[in-house]
Amino acid sequence: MNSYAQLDRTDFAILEILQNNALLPNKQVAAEVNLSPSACHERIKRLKDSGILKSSHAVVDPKAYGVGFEAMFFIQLDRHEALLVEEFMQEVVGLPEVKSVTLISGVYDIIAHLRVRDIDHLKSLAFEKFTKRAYITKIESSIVYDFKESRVQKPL
Amino acid sequence: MNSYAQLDRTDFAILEILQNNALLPNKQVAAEVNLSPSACHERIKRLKDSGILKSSHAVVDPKAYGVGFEAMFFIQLDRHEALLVEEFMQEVVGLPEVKSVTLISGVYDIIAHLRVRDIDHLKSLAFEKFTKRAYITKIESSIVYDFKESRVQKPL
DNA sequence: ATTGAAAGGTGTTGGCC
DNA sequence: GGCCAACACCTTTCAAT
Repeated sequence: MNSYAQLDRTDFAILEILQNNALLPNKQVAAEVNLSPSACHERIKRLKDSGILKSSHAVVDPKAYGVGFEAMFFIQLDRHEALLVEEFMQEVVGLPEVKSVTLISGVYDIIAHLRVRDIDHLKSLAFEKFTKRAYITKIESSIVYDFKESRVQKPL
Repeated sequence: MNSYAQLDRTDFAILEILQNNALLPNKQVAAEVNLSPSACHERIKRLKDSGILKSSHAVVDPKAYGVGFEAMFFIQLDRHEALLVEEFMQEVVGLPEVKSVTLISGVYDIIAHLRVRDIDHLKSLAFEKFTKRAYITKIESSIVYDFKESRVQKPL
């Protein structure tokens, strides 16, 4: 199943194309990697079946949802129980304002990347939905001025 | 063009479906929102033309690229010239190891989310590709233990 | 594993409601 | 705006190599 080592250049080329544009017709993908449509289709199917190609998602302009700006919470916990942390992260990532949650080593334990309407919204998020939890010691907030994301992975 | 206010429930339903699965056939999307395939097709076209529906991307398992773990760099700059910062971010997000770069307010100026093979890889990234720059004062590194991302936006 | 063709399904357009 | 129907295109499968 997970034969990552056996990927050749054509596989990586296909992966790169689909990361850039998941909607590109198989026929065109095949043309770009110099393969017949059916051979390309076979490869894509294998990549999906082996779990390497996980899923495809459309990207929507946050403004359509009334997002005014993005922010980050740097959160410190007073306990590091695995179960508690896992539960907290799952709950938080389910909030409509949360774009991502990251559990890290260091001074801060968790970074939450947020999308909010305005400052009042950010304030109520911090004080009503986050700080209320007993095991959260401290939250520092930062405004996100710019965020650039690479949706295409390249060989390291 | 950018008539965000005019989106109705059906539009939001379509957006949610496509954020969850960009590859769902138009026919099935139409069925889920109780529309004929052509009417649904029209709406999706409008959403694309107005820039609300931006693009679609396949997600690939990082392990396929030999990624061992993820890390974060918290970077402090000694100057905050707009041009310098913009240039740095663009350059950095082009590196194969960089998943995202965030420019924020606060103690740290930039957070870089990284994917690396191993510790040696992380070390060489820090000391050879990042610290070498004159305007970078300090880098703190954190290991990412867990990262949860919401790829579907919901109404705030 | 790739090819080429055949069959079935889907996207897309235009006319009508 | 939405629906229906027709056409064109694409996906998907299979035998053969």
